[in-house]
Amino acid sequence: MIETRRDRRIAARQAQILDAAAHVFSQKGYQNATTKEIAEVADVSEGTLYNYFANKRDLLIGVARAYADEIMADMAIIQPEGYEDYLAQFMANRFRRGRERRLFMVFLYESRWNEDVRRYYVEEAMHHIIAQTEQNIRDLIAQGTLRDVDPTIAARTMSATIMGFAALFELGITVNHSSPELLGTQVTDILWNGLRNQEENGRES
Amino acid sequence: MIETRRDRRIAARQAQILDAAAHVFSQKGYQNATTKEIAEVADVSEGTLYNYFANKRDLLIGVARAYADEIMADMAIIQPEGYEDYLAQFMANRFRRGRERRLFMVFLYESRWNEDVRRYYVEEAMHHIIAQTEQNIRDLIAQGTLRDVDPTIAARTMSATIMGFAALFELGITVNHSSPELLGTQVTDILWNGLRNQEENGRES
Amino acid sequence: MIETRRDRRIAARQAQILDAAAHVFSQKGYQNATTKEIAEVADVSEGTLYNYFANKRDLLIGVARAYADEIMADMAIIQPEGYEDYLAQFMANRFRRGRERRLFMVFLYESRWNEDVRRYYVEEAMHHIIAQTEQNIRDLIAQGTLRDVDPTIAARTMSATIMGFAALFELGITVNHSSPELLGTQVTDILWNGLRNQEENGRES
Amino acid sequence: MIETRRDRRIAARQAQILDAAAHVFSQKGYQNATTKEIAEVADVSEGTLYNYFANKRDLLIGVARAYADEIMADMAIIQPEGYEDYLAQFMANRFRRGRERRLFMVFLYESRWNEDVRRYYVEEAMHHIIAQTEQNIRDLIAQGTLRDVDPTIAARTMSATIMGFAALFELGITVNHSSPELLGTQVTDILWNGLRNQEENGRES
DNA sequence: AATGAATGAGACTTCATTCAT
DNA sequence: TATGAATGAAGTCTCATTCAT
Repeated sequence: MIETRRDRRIAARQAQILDAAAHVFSQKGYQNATTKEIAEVADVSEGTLYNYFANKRDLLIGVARAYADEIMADMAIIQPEGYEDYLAQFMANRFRRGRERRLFMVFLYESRWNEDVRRYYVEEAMHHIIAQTEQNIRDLIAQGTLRDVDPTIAARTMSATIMGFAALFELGITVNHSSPELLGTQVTDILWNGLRNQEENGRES
Repeated sequence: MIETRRDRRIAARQAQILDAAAHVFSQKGYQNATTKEIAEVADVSEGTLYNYFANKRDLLIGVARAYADEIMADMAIIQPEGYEDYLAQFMANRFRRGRERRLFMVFLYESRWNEDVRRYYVEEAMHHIIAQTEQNIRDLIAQGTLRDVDPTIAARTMSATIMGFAALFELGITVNHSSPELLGTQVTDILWNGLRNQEENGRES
Repeated sequence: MIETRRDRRIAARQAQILDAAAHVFSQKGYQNATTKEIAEVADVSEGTLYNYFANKRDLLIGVARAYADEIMADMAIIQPEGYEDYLAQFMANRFRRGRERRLFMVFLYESRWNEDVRRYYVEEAMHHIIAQTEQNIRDLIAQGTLRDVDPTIAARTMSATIMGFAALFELGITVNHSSPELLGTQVTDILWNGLRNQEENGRES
Repeated sequence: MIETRRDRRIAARQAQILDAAAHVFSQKGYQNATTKEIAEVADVSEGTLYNYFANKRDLLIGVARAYADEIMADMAIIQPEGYEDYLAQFMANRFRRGRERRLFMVFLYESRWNEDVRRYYVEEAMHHIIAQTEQNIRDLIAQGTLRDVDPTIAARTMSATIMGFAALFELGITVNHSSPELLGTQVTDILWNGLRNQEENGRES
């Protein structure tokens, strides 16, 4: 309690550096980003960077962690009307974030060479989401909402589609007229339609 | 014509270097790959590299070009029974290649910072495929096979799904029991089912 | 006089810092020691270090000075029975201190690059001891106890032997079964025997 | 055989760099020496240094190795008349080298923090010499030439004396009028006299 | 008087590219 | 044409020292 003000200053400085790092990484990627540039964007000296993070890699991990937390937080807020709506909103979130930050592919790529990014981003966030999706699909199949597909493959197909769109966005391959929300709805429509049980219920999602 | 033999030798040497580069890039990524290692794998000196390619970036472009050609060639060979089968075979191809070479994400990533990779890989190969897919979907909608979805979005959804699976594979998130062929069939089943006109034809895919 | 208490506090703080510095220097050497670590061991902030010492070099000088004083104080306390015993006790002191602190070589080494260490440690302490030794030898030769060797060389030989043992100790080359006292006696035996006048007196040490 | 000329060039370049490193280390010590300065003295670029040595530490090891080899080579050449003469010549060698190169204390000191220097310099060279000296002393005691002292301590005393003189020289504490040869003879005289069996043989050494 | 975050100079090291052989 | 040693720019990181609080 006594240290609150200083604690706040430290936290603020950390955030300021992480923001700068996220910005530079999203523009240049990890390898092309220089600590010099990150320091400049954060408006601190290069030395200060190393008072808050052990090394450049740690900066990437910090950004990845924040990014993963953001995904989780986004998911927690969703208040869906049924699972189809949940999917649409989740996609809309991802598409919106992708447009804002363009960091997805940096993590995806670096996680191949960087074990910590892999741990914090891929394993914690992605595995978690895929596993959850798979369980949801199992449940929906059991209750007859979805048809009898392989839940493992279905869950991965959904994740793959979302990841693929993120990649397309970062490549500048956008769907010009579509808002994240509309796109989320339309992509969900295709996937959901591909999965739901047609025999039992007319189209109602 | 007089130079045919010499040309062949040059082409062979180029291919030998490109193979080495593809190998090293797929293992290490572009930035972590060194010209030294590429030269060693190609069994030539570093100097020789620069007799055949202007610089390291040119090596990447060369590999990207070859990779894009490979995709096109794979596509040309497919002899499908209907479009759904075409899709399944195309996916199986991509999945199989992804397992073999793990170069997909290197191009995807580097194309964000490297304009030439972007041109040769993203624009030439991917745009071409997406445009073709979009046209096919338009046709299939017109003839009543597919329901009335937005062809732009449908085409991007398909591409996104395939790219997403490629990314998942490179991350080591695999579907253990599935061969590329089986996986292609199952993913196609979901997407095709999501797109086809349900009113006209009973479930048959 | 009015400031006595304050002076004492300052002196105590100085001593506390010097102790920490001596400890860290003896573990890491001068260059590898960081002001950060010294401050931590002294349980003060880095800033405080600089309120008591102008810079890192000054810390080393302070430690060297204290070390030189320690040698002098050790010498003053000795109550020998004859010069041979004086030698044995002096050696025992040096050997014991060497085991305790392992600072000898740090000063010896740094004095080559650091003029102040040189002045306080080498010139003040070592020159003084060598000069005194030389004078003692002259006297002992004059009175017939020692044979007619070159006093300059004899004095340097003694000093060299003691320094050499200090170095051996810091390298971990020890004489396992020997206490400092026993070792002092035995080494003195060799040197004294090498110097004393054999003709005049039978072996009596 | 075919590569002889190139091999020679490489060896020459290595020697040139090692010479430069030895020079700078002897002037500045290891830590204060910069790769920049070594490169300048060697008249190559800093990058070239790293074509021949993995890192700065490797340069030190290289120099230490060469230095240890030099000691051994010096020893092998000696053609003594009796062990006392051997000692005198060995000392003269060490004293002469010390004056030339002033590297002794650099190795001695760095070996405390650098395991490889320790291995190549201290363990290989010094342990070897001490062990050999100890054995010689045992033999000389057995044959009655030396009196019945502890061979372990006697051997260490000799080594310590030589090391101590090396240190004194590097500190600038010299015996002005003495050549290495004369000094070797005189120091040997003291030590030998301190060790030899007085009863059996009159003073003759 | 004490603190410790900020600084920035400068160290070591890597590696794409060149060029004499 | 092939070689690979040499280059040097540029990057990451350390740490003694300062100074606002």
